[in-house]
Amino acid sequence: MACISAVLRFTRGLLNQRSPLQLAACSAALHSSTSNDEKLRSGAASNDEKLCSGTASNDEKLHSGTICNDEKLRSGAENASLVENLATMGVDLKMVRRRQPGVLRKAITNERGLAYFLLSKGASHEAVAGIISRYPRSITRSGVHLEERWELWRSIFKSNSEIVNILERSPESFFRSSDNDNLQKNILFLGSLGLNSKDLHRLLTTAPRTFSNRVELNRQMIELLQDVCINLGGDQPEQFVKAIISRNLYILIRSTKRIKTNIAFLQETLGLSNTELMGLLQGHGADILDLSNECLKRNFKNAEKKLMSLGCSRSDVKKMIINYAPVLFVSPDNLKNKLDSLVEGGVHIKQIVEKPKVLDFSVENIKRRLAELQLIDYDFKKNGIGILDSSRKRFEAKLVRLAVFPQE
DNA sequence: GCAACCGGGGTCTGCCATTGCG
DNA sequence: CGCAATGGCAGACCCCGGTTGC
Repeated sequence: MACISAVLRFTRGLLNQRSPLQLAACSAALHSSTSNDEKLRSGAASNDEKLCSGTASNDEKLHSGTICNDEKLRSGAENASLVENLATMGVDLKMVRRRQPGVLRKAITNERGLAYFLLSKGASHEAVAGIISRYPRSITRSGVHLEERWELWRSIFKSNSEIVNILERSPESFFRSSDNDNLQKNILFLGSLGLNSKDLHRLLTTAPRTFSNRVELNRQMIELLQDVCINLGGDQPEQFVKAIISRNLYILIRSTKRIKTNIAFLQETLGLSNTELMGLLQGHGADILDLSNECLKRNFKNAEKKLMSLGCSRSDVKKMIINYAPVLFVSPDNLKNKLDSLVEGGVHIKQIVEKPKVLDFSVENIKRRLAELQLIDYDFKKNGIGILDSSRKRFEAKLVRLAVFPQE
């Protein structure tokens, strides 16, 4: 318990955004804690009242009258009153049966408490039904557990609605683990890496699963990255790790195997020096570590083949990837479309190698721009292709100027 | 005033497999 | 055995604008 308070003190220090009321609710929740979870799981009917002490008035609705038919439950039948409850709430039972059928056989669940809890945080009835449909096990979490977990998330988020949004997006991220202790450890651990409150906020918003990982798993990834840095002759592993995480917020939900293999692949295939690889990883290269090993390989082979068929040398390929690693993100079809459109539109392949950022734009956008420029006989040879990778606003402004003052 | 350079922002779950527990 | 917890996987960009330098 001391540990939870420590986390809250720590993160609150970063945010200082808590009302006295919420603090009271929090500490109330924190002081009862996990012992009730045990009781919830052990199925002791007499403990129902303690199930959601956070929302006491609702406790009676917690499924009274369903615990009697133990016989049926043991034989693998669904809990009829639970099913009825869920149906009333608009939960998609078909989905529940497909995803976590075991939940429907449980004698004691907390669907009413969960619904009440989420509604009180600003979720709609539809959202609640959606959340339960997509992650049925959520109804096995006790009120105390929910309060505690919410409070931990609130130590990073400024408002309930931010959390509700994420739950609607990804119920699993919030509910998959019942280990609040591990969640606190993660918050402390990630904070100890020198990530500030803004970084943590971005991380939990973007890749909430990170916080459901066992803290040991996160630690492994951090250690892997630090090792990579040191092996490449870097002397600031902490900086390196922060740079990569801030570049790629998904890194901690990847497997170390994937990251390790991809880094090795890049180094071997491109023949990069240590310095080059360090630069790549801390820059745009951080993102491409996300790709599955096979996908990275396939995209690389494809890009290499395609570029060489257009007259590029191997060193052109390397140069392009160092300058703009996300080219490896582009699927074979998409890359072919983009390159062909550009070349057919009058752009020389060498110009693309020099300014690969044009590949950043969608095929549609590229085609549209090429067509518009063709109308005014824009000469890429003379003027370069910078115009293609400007923002929409700038592009349009430039077009207007060209219409008024056509090139000689 | 213009464009090149450069970095940043948004976005990413839902499913399956494995493990270990009761 | 059944279930909870948790690891891991597939899928594969687009756009904007501040700063800098001329």
